[in-house]
Amino acid sequence: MKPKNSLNPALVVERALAIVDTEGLDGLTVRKVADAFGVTPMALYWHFANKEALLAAVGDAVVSSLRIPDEDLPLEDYLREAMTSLVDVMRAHPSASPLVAQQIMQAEVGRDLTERFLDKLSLAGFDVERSAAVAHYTLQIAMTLVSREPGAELAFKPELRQEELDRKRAMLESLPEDRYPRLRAAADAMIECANTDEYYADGIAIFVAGVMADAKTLAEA
Amino acid sequence: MKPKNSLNPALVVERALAIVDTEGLDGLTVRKVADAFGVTPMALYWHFANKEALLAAVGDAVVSSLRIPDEDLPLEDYLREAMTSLVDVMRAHPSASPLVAQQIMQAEVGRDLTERFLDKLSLAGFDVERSAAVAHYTLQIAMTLVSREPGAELAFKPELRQEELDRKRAMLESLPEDRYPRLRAAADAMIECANTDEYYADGIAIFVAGVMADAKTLAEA
DNA sequence: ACCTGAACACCGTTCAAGT
DNA sequence: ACCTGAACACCGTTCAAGT
Repeated sequence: MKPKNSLNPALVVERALAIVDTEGLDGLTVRKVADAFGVTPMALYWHFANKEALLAAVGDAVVSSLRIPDEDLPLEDYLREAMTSLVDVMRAHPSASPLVAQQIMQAEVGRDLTERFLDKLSLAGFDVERSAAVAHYTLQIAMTLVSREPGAELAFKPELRQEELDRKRAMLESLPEDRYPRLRAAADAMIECANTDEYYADGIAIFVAGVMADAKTLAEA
Repeated sequence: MKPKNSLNPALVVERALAIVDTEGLDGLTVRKVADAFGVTPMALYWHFANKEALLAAVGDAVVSSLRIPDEDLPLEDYLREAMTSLVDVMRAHPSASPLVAQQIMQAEVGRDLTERFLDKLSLAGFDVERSAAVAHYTLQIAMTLVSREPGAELAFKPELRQEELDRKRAMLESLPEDRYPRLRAAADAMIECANTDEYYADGIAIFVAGVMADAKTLAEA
C-alpha cells in the first residue's frame, strides 16, 4: 500500500535538484525521480505537465535564493555585486546553472535585479539595445563561468576523472617544447583551476572593467 | 544490394554537421545519420568508436576553418581578432559551437593560436594561471555569445518560434509599467537581436577592454 | 484527486552473423 | 573490411484504468 499524497511539487523539485547535483543535468530523468519516491514515472505527470516544466521548476527553486544588490550602488559596484550574486547562486548548483539563466525572468527577484541594472545602464548612457545586450552578456557569462569551470565536465565520472586529467596533461606534454613552450607551461593551469575563487573573481573583474570602459566611451561621446 | 564503402568518416561528419545545423545538437542521433545514408545505425560504429567520437570529429571539422591572426599584432588586436575569428567560425554552425570549444586543442590551428595568445599575455605581465584563465574565458565566452544569442533557443522549432516570442513579449508587457519601465522598454531588445553584428561586436569589445584594463593594472604594479 | 500499468516511439550500444 | 539483424537497457510520454 503506497502512501498517497507522498508527492508534491516542492518535494519533487528538491529530489530532482539533488539528482542534478550528483549526476548532472543529463543525468536527471523522470524515471530516476520516480524511483527516488518509490513511485511510477507517470505519477510525476500529475504534478508537472512534462519534463520541461519540472526543469523550469528546478530553475525557479535555485533562482529564489538570489539576492539583489543595494539599489543605491553606482553602476560598477552594482554590476559586480549582481554578477557575484549570480555566480554564487549558480556555484551552489553548478549543473543547474543553465536552468537559472533560463528562468531568471520568471522570478520577481530576477526581474527586480534586471530592472535596476537596466536603469543604471541607461543613466550611464547605454541605449535600450546596448543595455539589453549587456544584461544578457552578464547573465550568460555568469552561467558560462560556472558551468564551464575547468574540470567541471568531469565532475560526474569520479572514477574516470583522474584518468581524463592525466590524458589531457599527457596530450599537452607531448607537444614539442620549442614550439609550444607556453602551452606546456600552462598545462596544469588549463586543465584544472588551482584557485577557484580567483578564477571567478578575475572573470567577473574583466567583464565589469569591460562594461565600464564602454560606459566611459559613451560618456565622452 | 547496398553499395559497399558508401560510408567514410569525412562523409559521415559532413552529414552529421548538416543535421546539427538543421536540428540542433540534441537533434543529432546515430540513427538519423544512418538513415541519411540508407544504412543500419550499426554501420556507423565501424567508422567511429561511439557517438562521442563522432561528435568530436564534427567539432574538429568546424575548427579546421579557424584562421590565426597575424602573430605580430599587439595583445589587444590579437585578442580581438582571435575572438572574432572564433565567433565567425562558430556562427557558421551555431549549434556545433560547444563542439568547437571542446575540440579546439585537438587542432594544430587551435594550439598555435592559443600558444601565441598565451605568449602575448605573458609579455603583458599575466602570470601562468591568469594567462590560462584568460585564454579559457576567451574561448568559452565566444561560444556563449554564439550559442546563447537571443532567440537562438527557438531556432529549431520554426512553427513555434513566433508563438514563443509573442509569449515572452506578453510576459514582459504584462509587468506593471510603474515598477518595470526599463524592462518593458527593453522587451523587444531582450527577446531578439535587432542587430546581430552589433551584438557580437559589442560583446567582443567589452571582453577585450576588460582584459586590457587588467593588463594595465598589471603593468602599473 | 492522485497514482498505476501497459504500451509506443524513440535512444545508444553489444554481440554474433553475414558477405 | 564493411555492414546487417536481433536484442538490450534505457528514454519521455499517451491513454485508459484503478482507488
